Amino acid sequence: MDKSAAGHPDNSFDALESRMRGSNQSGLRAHNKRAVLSLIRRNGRLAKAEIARRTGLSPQTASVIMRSLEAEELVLRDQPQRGRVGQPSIPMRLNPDGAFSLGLKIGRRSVDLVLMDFVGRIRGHERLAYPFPQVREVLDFVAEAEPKLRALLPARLAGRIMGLGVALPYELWSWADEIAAPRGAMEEWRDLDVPRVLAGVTDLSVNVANDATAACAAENVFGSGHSADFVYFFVGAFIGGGIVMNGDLVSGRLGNAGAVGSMPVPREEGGSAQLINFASLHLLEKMYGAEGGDVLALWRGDISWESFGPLRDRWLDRAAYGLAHAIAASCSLYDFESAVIDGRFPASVREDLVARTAAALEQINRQGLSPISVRPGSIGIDAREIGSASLPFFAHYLLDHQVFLTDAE
Amino acid sequence: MDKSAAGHPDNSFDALESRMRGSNQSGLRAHNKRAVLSLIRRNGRLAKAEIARRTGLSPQTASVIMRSLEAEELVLRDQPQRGRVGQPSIPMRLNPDGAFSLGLKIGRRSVDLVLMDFVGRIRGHERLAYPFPQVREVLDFVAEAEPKLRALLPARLAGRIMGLGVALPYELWSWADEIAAPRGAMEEWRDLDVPRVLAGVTDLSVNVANDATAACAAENVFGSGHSADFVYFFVGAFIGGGIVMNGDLVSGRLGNAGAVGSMPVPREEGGSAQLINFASLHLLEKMYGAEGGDVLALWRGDISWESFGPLRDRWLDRAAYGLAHAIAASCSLYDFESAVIDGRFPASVREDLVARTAAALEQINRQGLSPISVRPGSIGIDAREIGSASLPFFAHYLLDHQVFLTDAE
DNA sequence: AATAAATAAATCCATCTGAATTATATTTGT
DNA sequence: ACAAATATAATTCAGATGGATTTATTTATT
Repeated sequence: MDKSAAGHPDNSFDALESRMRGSNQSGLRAHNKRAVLSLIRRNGRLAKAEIARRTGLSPQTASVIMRSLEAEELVLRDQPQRGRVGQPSIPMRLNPDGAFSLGLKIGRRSVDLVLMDFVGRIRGHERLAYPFPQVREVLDFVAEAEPKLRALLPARLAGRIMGLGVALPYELWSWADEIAAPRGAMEEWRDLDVPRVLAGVTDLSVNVANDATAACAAENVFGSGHSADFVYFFVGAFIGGGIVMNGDLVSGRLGNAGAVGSMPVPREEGGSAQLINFASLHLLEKMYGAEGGDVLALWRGDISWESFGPLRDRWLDRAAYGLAHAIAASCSLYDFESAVIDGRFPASVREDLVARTAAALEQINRQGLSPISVRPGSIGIDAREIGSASLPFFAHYLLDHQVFLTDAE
Repeated sequence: MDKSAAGHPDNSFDALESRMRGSNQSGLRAHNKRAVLSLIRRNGRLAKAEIARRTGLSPQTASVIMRSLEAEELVLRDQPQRGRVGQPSIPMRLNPDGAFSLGLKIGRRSVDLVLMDFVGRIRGHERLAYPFPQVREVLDFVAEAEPKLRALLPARLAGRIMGLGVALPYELWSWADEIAAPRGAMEEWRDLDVPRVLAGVTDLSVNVANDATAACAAENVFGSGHSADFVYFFVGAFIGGGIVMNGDLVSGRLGNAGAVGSMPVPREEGGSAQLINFASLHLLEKMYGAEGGDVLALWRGDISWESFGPLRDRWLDRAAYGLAHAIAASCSLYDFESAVIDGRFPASVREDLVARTAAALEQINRQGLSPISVRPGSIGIDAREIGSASLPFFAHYLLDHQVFLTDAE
């Protein structure tokens, strides 16, 4: 039932008050289940007793919760661990087939739909490339690709697809010129209620996030770095980012957290420009085109990075300069432990960009700031697709400090 | 019992895992109590039935919780509200004498200790001015002032002082030169375990925060703006800030969130400088001194802002320019609803600075950012003291999404 | 008579505590 | 070297506890 239909004399509960909700036993159990699942995900495999110790729950409660998760086939029991005094522990791990999700990445040059299993493996991938995204085309693609991916699973498992996560650039329509889309062609995105429409097409619950925020989610769940507080940059056609605070992905009041592409960066010649003009493949494209290069080949991906020659260095230095400033600004707002850089480029370029950014950061006055380390992302080019598919898992199974409350229903 | 003494085979629970804790019924009740108290605080007075509706709890639960809060004397019943069909509702409000806290602000020119009641009124204030802070002097001041403030309360209420909140500039020692302290005189702060020492002096539980973060806390609890997502600036001798996301004060991994003074701001002539060089009273002091003004009179506060003449305008414009850039950078990281500016100056100056900052913000390219409004703070000069005193209330009574978990003990 | 607030009693649900069970490693005795 | 005794640890059962919900009742008002 919709809250607005409940007929309360005063249902103008604003954002501030909606947080101040109570909870009940079901909420408690749900929370504890999420805590257990998150813990297992991070550790790979854990025995009941170990879970009890780490969550602070009593062994009995841990036992009950684990048996219920086992009954739901979300976890599997592993080989008993012998070699130490006492009854051998039975480690439990996530069941890869326990739950599935779909991830949809709507990009400026292509749309991707992936099927992901409970341990983060991509089980299937469909893609459509285009010069610019059109609503009709994207919806048709989803309608066609979704059954194909669903068919990869036996009927018994297909029902376990928990939801559809969508990674969408913020205000997709507002950079129409930059990608040479016909004027007005992308306006239809502006008024589209993406979650509602996609829920209609797929009959799944839909979670939407900024595309770079989705990539950040992937780094947070599946990344190897294991930092609980980091700022994340994904260099794509444009550049976006995301933030993780205290282990939680922060998506923002309007879902526009980590809009780092718009961050003002000082220009050496005075004044400032947005980060997007320092670190983006769109910029590289422009620089390449200005030198007479074949821009289309760039998007097809049949240009090797080595062939850029000195342009590679110039772009990397400019990007590193911009990123370093954005990192310094980010740390001034929140004392992140690390800054993570990933993007649509080979690992070698990523490492190079990280090194140059770290060097550029040394040049910036950071008095009053806590130290920060610059790290490469561990997911790579597919981070946005993977991240989008992870969103339904957050919504259903993973711990996030916003979700303790009982549902409004 | 200390966790490290528990003798677990693996007690290296890192920051990420410490979040993944379970909870139990006591945690549930504690959470619901906090939700109820936070709701009453924000609304002034609420009847049990209204609380049930807004928290989502059953009327029975709301009733039980309210009676228990009443028994603890944390809330009082107000006049029954007649005039509508049905049994008149009995609004409940916070009992000003329900709980008290002490707030200690350690500044570069003075130290202040205040006694605050449960509705945020300052019941007593002690102060010591100095040229620069020394550990011994500050501790002696606290030891002397604390009993004085305690004596303001009847014995029955003095036991209700819940804790001591401390507002402390980040790395107090690291700007020794700027305030003309003898070299090395402030080094002793570096290794001081502030919470432990103050807990020893006062026999209270101690919560420490960055001074501007404390001011931000005051704006969040007692401010009239009622925004759930804002970035906050406090212009003092230096400049600091704080952030509130989804209604929660974010204090940062190391308590250094909102270190906006260190934010890089582009200079018109090229390159960048930290915000502290654009918007701080320290800068005003330097500018004033360079024109032959009496700097000491400035700190004593017997110079009126009107007497600065054109300097006032120059400083305000420079500060507004810097603040606008800091705001743009902040919004690029998180889509705040508003930016709040307060500081150690009269309300008229504050309004002027807000207006100029809003104007300066118009000059910055904000493509890709959600709109933000610039607002004056509603607390004023004492925000840091008030904020520090509010910290114990957060720790004990107010809702904060991090505290759902059972204590580790 | 209708409406709404407040609450008492009974019930439900999730966790906790304490005791019991099981399975292993280690020690001790022969 | 073998076997019994002991210590350790994981797991689970049963009962108690705490807290929220449901249902029904009382009270006060228009």
